[in-house]
Amino acid sequence: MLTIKEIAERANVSRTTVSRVLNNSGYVSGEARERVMKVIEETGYVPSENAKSLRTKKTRVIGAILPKISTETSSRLVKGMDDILAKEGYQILLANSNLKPEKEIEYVRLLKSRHVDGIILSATNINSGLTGEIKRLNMPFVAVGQHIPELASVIFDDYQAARDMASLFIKKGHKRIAFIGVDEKDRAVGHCRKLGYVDAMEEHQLPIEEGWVQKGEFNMESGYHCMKAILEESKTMPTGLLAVTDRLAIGAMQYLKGQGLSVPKDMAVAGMGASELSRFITPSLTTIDFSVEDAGREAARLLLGYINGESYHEKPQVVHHRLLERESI
Amino acid sequence: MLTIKEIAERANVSRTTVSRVLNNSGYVSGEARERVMKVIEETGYVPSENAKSLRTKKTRVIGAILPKISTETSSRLVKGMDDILAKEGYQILLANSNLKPEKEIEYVRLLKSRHVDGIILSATNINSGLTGEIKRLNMPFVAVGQHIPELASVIFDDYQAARDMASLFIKKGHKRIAFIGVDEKDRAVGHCRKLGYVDAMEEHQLPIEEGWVQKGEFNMESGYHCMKAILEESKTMPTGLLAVTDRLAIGAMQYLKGQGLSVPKDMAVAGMGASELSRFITPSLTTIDFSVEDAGREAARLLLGYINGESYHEKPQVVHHRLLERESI
DNA sequence: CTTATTTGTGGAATCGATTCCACATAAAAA
DNA sequence: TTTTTATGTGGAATCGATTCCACAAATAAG
Repeated sequence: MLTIKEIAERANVSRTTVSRVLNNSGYVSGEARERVMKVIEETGYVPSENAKSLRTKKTRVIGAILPKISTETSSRLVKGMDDILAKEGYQILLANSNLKPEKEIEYVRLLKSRHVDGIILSATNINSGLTGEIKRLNMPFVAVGQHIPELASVIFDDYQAARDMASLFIKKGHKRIAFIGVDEKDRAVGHCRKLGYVDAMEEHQLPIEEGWVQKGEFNMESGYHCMKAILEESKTMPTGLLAVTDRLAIGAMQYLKGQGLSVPKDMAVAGMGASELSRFITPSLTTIDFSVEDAGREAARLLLGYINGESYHEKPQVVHHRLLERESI
Repeated sequence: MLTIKEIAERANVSRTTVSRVLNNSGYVSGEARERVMKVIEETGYVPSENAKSLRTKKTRVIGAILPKISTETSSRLVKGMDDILAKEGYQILLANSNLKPEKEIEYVRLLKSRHVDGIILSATNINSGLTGEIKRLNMPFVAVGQHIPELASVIFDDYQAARDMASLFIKKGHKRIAFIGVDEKDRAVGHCRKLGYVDAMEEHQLPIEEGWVQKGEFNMESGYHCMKAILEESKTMPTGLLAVTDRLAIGAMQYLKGQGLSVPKDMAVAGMGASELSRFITPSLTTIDFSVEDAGREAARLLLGYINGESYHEKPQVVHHRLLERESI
């Protein structure tokens, strides 16, 4: 690999001058500049970002910690981030926590040791170990998807989204609405969305029967089994089902189909997340579009702001969502 | 940020000794080691990867150049890569070329300047500028999806896959089969898949009519319009359609549906790629599963091999595919 | 009891850039 | 003509690690 020293020698100037040309800073005569440029051109010299950042303390890399690497949400989020970051010359270093909280902490440390200029965390379960580690770092940081006190975050209005959806069921005349949620340790998806559902029901004085509410995981099989559980455990059959993710909803629809039940006639179904699938399955799934890409962009913008010395917004940024009413309800 | 120097001072040893403890190399007395460990523990010191790699010329980062960041293929590929790389302590630095060839070259340069230990390129159009640049780098490199002469690559058997699929149509009694391809500059998807189709037809002495073959782009709208063109331009109507991607096939199915034509009764349709959508649309789409994740894993394994000094395989690694026969055909 | 050898430690060079400072020289102001 | 000021250049320190080499002390071999 070519170094600045060799370029300097070939152009018959000092390393300092080459550096000045590279960063066009300080005084350089037109003549010297030209000589250096010519040599750089000829040799195809590219300065070592590594050496540079050792000195400048800036890497132009930002770390992205994702719970899963190959989900629609993750890839949309990264897409949004990259839209903004690439324009500013930043690159993204991936860290896949595979939903393991201990990995998240480990990666926060690793990213720090790699001197990333900032970190964006797509969060699921927030524990004090993680937040403590992040605060200790004292590094530009933005969380997406979960609100972390005292730290910047870009979040969705999970509560309102679930409430909106439950209200739609009710507006359509449904009174017995089942719910498939996830572990409430996931505050946004587990806790807030459930609360939105419960509050909407309460608002209209609709009781929630025990068997109607099930807890699943983030996949279709789980939706399938939860739907089964609902049908088996409910004393009075619900007429609608609100699932906190599209995949849960789709899994549930598969079980219903297997039982010879029709959607939405026998059971109206709604999901959340606006996955691409939701548009193309039959019947198409009514769902909530959370504009994850926007969230990625917003997170990137915030982070760049902090990197450039803007002050911290403690108040979480809420990105909008919209309800997509389709055939399943 | 804490440095090795401060750790050395606090532990009352030299930087050399701290380094020895960190990398457990050379001789260190149990006593000294313990003192250093204790200080590291107390301070939460993490060595700067940056400084380290300036000296060692290893970053434990590998660059991934992707044509699009948020497609199913890209995210599966990255997932596969990460499966292998994370285990070995490598991280992935993303570079999104957005399908622009000049960006690919730019990113190859940038990744080099960042001293990544290797590069994996998910290639679409291969031009000599790019391959030249890569060869000049002389850096561990693996291409995925396209065979690049003189360089390592992991590819799919695009030709055979298309041929298999066309043969399936023929076996099912279809004689007039239409084809939606893409620009042949994309050698794998554009050229090879088309050739597979053409050869299968030829093998069974089936003529291909002019209007049957259309060229689209990588999205559903394009599939929609190509299907329209096929119906409008064909003198004798085909009974089957082979599209080189699932999205093209799905777009085509939408047009057919709009025209009141039924799949597979009026027109049998097949795609390629085994997108998640293909499983869940109605009718479910017959397609080819290319095991992209495997390709990602294989590419990562190859790359790690080269990084560790294994010799270059010029012969491309072919990952297997399988035909998923479903309802659309 | 010398002479090798193993064990343990630190000084100093190195990686490839940036940047402070000193020092010329040329141009402008006094 | 002398004094400022602007312009141009390079030497050397620096960033935070690794690693070669020299050297001392302890242990083993002759």
